[in-house]
Amino acid sequence: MSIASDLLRGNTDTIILASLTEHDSYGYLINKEIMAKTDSQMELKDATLYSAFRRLEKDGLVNTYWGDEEVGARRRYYSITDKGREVYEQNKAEWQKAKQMIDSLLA
Amino acid sequence: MSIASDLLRGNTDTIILASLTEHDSYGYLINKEIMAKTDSQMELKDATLYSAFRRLEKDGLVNTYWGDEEVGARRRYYSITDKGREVYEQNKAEWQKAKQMIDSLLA
DNA sequence: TTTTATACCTTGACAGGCGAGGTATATTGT
DNA sequence: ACAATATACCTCGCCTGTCAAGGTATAAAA
Repeated sequence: MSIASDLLRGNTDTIILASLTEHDSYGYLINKEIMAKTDSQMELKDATLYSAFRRLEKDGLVNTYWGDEEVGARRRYYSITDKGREVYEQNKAEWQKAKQMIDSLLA
Repeated sequence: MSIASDLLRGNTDTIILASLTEHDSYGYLINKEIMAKTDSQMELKDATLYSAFRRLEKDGLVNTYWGDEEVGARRRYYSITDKGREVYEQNKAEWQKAKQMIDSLLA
């Protein structure tokens, strides 16, 4: 990917949560949407994505269920929980703050 | 510190380089200046700072020399190299791009 | 004389990203 | 008919950056 992953780190969970506030989704789609929105300049690697899901699930920020596709590969869907929405808002706020501070330091 | 370190990650080297574009400096002072500029909301831990210095030195982005203090604790000064300035500018540009993309994903 | 501030340093644990590998189904190309 | 590509999931183990915890040494302040 063209953007250093260390610049993304700390935002991956938030980005996934952001996607889930729009609609329930599944790994493959979330990644496609991110690539579409960023002109393929940003991408979450499989392994990164799935380890994030484990984390989010463990922390109770998302729920998961299997889709009922009758054709094609099965999909594991995720939905955001109330706690997930809360954390999402907090993370966004923190990002705004961090962004400002970094900007002021790089000025 | 109040800002999650994962949000800082990927910017620490750039922040240090930014500091060094203003004037030669040393670890303790760089940290103090960062805290002053961010109202103590951001801080680089010793160990983080010094491991960053090692990295920057290894990559030829900074040079180092001992200060000639005759009183008080000795200081190891760092100065930014031409390559360091180059990388600094690149990093800043990358940060601008990453920032925009993350913002667009969290919108 | 003890604490605080200045100033440096190392070690080892930990967490997140991700390369490399794997499984399975459906479609498209030749 | 067969191969390749796209969809869709998963695990293991390495790598890197952060940082808690520990250490050294000097000077000023309480």
